[in-house]
Amino acid sequence: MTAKATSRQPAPVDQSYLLGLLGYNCLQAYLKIIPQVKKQLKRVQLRPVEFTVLAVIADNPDINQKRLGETINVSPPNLATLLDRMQADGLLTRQRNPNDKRSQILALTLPGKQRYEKARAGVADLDRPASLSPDEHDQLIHLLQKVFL
Amino acid sequence: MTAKATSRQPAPVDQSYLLGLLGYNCLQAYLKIIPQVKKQLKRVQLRPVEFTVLAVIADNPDINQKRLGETINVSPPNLATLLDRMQADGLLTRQRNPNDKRSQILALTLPGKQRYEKARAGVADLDRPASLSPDEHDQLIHLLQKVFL
DNA sequence: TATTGTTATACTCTATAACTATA
DNA sequence: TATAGTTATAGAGTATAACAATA
Repeated sequence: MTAKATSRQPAPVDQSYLLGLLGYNCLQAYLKIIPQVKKQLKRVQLRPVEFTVLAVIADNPDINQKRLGETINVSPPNLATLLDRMQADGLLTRQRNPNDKRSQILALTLPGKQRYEKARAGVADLDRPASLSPDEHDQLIHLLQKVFL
Repeated sequence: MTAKATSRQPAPVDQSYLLGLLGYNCLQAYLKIIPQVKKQLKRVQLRPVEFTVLAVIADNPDINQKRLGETINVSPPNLATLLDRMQADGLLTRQRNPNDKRSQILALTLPGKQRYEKARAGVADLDRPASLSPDEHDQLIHLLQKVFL
């Protein structure tokens, strides 16, 4: 269901070397999946990284910026400006930890929670490629997590 | 071998929802792998996308820009400037196809081939996480390719 | 002194529109 | 009219250094 329908397919591109590299495969799979996710999230005015932030705060009330940033791989400077924007957008609050006034405690506002729930509904089962059986999907995720967890 | 050695681990961050999303897993695995690859490639003055370009041209002599860009997921405008740079760097040549003067035929120069071989040596078996057995590594790549091929 | 977070800034990467030349 | 590639440009993402406040 790709180039098959066109008149005459040229010799396929030889990617044999690259296809043996795990990093290349991870990136290409990600690039295949992400456009649809982006499109759905755009409907609720969220970018992927913002959705990720909402998800982590939703499941980890009162998490601080350091742990959030480490978890989702966003550096402190970039996280600061990202959270500035999301806070201005009314999605979350930041308050200093009384026990350690250096750290900021993050929490979702009601609109933040609502936007997150709406986003989740749109994303649900969206990144399940039809080419994978449920078992393969689970197995793939399991193996990926052995890489980065 | 992560936070285990530190004095006292805080409750781990709950990522249960995100960890069920295939796209998130692909990205995090990629982010885990890519820094070492980047570091190795930097030694031969290449960025990942440049290494990818060299690899595709090396295995597909006389490929044109359209097919290269489709294969590695780089848009025509971005590919044009990327190839400008690589050509100026002496890594490859572009010549118009006599049979269709719109398209550019790409080829590696000798320095391009040499740089590519050097890069390959540095990258070899670099993106094989110790946490995966050889079988798991192969299985993971197989499943990823079911997603994007 | 070390840690948390911020500001400023530069650099890279990606996306879009308008264009040239060839077909 | 359609296609291959280019140019220009804007936007998003990422990286680095210097800083303030707190511990």
